[in-house]
Amino acid sequence: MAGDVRVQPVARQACAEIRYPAETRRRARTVHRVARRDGRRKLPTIKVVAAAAGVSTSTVSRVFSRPHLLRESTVAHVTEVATRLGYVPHHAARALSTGRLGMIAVVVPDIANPFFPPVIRAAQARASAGGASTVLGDTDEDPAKELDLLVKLQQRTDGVVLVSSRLPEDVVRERGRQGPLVLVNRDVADVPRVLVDSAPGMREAVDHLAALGHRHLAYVSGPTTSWSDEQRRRAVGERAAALGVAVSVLRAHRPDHEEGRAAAGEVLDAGATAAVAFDDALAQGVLAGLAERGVAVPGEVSVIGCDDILAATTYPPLTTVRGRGAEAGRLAVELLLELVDDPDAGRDHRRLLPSSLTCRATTAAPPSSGTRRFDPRGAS
Amino acid sequence: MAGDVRVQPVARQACAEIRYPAETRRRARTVHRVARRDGRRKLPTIKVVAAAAGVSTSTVSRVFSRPHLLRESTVAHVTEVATRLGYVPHHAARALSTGRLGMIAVVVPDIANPFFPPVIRAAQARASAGGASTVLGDTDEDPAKELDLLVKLQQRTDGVVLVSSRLPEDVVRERGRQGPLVLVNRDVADVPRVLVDSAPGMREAVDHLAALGHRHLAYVSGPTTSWSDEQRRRAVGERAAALGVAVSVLRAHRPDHEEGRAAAGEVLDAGATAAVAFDDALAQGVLAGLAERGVAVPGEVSVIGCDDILAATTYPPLTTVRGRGAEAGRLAVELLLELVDDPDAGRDHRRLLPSSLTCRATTAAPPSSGTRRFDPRGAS
DNA sequence: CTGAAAGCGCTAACAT
DNA sequence: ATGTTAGCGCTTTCAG
Repeated sequence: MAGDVRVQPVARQACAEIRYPAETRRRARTVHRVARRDGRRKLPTIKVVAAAAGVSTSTVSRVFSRPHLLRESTVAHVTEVATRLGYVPHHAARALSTGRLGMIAVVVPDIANPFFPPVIRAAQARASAGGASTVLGDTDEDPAKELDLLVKLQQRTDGVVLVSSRLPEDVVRERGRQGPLVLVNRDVADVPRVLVDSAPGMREAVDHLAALGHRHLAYVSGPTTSWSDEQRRRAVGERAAALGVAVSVLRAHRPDHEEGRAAAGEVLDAGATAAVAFDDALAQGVLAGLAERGVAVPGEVSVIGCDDILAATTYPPLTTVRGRGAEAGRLAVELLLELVDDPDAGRDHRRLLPSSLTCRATTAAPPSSGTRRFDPRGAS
Repeated sequence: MAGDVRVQPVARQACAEIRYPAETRRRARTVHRVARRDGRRKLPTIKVVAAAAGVSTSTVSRVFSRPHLLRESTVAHVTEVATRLGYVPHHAARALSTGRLGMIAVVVPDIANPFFPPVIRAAQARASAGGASTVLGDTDEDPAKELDLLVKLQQRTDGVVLVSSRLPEDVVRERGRQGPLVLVNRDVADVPRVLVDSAPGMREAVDHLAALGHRHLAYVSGPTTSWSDEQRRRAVGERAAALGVAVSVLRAHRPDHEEGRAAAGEVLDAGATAAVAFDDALAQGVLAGLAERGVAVPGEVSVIGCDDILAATTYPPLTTVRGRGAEAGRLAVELLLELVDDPDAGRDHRRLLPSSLTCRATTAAPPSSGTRRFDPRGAS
């Protein structure tokens, strides 16, 4: 099986110590190293609460973890005392005895990409409702960094939600075996995943364009390693073929404004009257590139984005495929929490969230042929 | 059992327990509660490494925390054995004995606001270099949520970086007393802080506009509770006054596209020939609002943003004040790490990062007076 | 330079 | 329903 991919550069990474700056200097002044621990205001422990409340430590413990096992009056009393003393459970201690860290991780390729904040936020909210906190990892679109981070986070958290992974399939699967892992927008068998299914929306987009009268459109691609890109490209291609509409597929690397801007020229060169972009950032770039060249949108060329992430912030407002990223984030965490609780559950869970087209102002009928495109230089 | 989405609304957030979904059900099937702990592949502990290497546990411990106290050969040997066994230090255990969690928090008002991702990312990178991981908090621009989060995170981490806090000054100060806290873009005495100083850039902006011939400009404000807004507004006001240029201050609440769009009309109504916005999102909104009204930028009205966060993604490319958010994030974490190590250090550290103007394509001389502006209503 | 042993604060059997 | 008692895995005096 692909199983033995065994990514083992974990070695030195393993001892990423808690080495704060001054700690190094400290080696010099050897003597009197009073435990720095007292620097922090010492919080009361379960023990002092127990004493103050006249009960045993286990009772206090139960008050905070399984109150339903106790008489109501006891709970009330202990809670009161605890509050008065300012007691708060110590997480590390709890983690050590339960084996549960109370923390999950969410890993994304690029936090600055506006598709991710909503999923992160929703994930966070759901995790917090489940009593877990969330650490965020940013891989900077770099697979090597992604793997490092993933390995590290799998050790330090109860589980991770991996969004839009750029890692090879077998590596992802292997990670899934190492600990609770839920994928978002990546479809790998045997790893639970939630996918925003852009295909329906993309098909609607093509239908919409065809209905408007477009006969030739361009698809502006995203990262090759992206599952979403493949899915979207295929949906556009298939539907267009079925409708007898021509498609030029344009390459683009990072899904950002810059690349989209560059792609605008190619859209024009290809002779397309409409562009469907992998995502909104790219679409926005295309819009800008078109504007630069004096091409009117949607008068001369129509543009459609995907994810509905900044649709309302372009001019004209972008027609786009709505992505439901937040929902995906929430669902992923929900699934992960179940998985943490029971590692054998949902191994092959696969949840699809269908998308749909949202029409705004960047699509219209193509210009009647002959005068179909404005040439900035011939304009005198 | 795959499909069904069961949202378990976790009643009282009161004692934020690690209560994962299934845990509640478990109460039913009382018997055979094998410790779920074995669900996770059990990692080797310091003890087994010690045994395998023929040394004591303390030696292994030292190898991973203060190798300089050991003979090199010992270190090498133990490291080798540890690696072979796949040993990784258990963080919770370490935290419990050292009192150090190895984790800091970064709290921002809105992760979807493009100003923050760079600061978060930089903070994360710096923290990770210092051996700490980072949890991210999003307050959703809500002071109450902010305080909750802050309190909670101060308990669970070694310290927090609080970015663009919307909390009252005394509350912030009090939090600063409760534990290591570093502010970004908020100036509260007695709490260490790093501020991106937008004043220089704002002054340059006014100079630039005045030099171009503008005599009346509008300042589109951000959140009232924002230190940055106050600072920017004042800088614009003072410089303009000194130059004899009129300023209309426009209110805006959330610094987002929508509000900016709405503000465009006000800019026009005020009779200004240039708008300086609190931030780029707002400026971009103004751009869109102007475009909607058929007003040419920069031909009829000039626009300047702040933070340089999406400057390259507008059309025309936005002239803006460069913010240095990433640097601020990095510095803040650096400071925090020092603070964690020595709580008495830098109590009143205050670091200013001067900004500067970046000219792009949204500024130009105002139209010659008389025909200076298009009036949407008077146009018939 | 290395080892032995005493916890860090909390939970979880097992007894009541 | 509550108390007792061992640890969870690691760090850290204190002795050699």
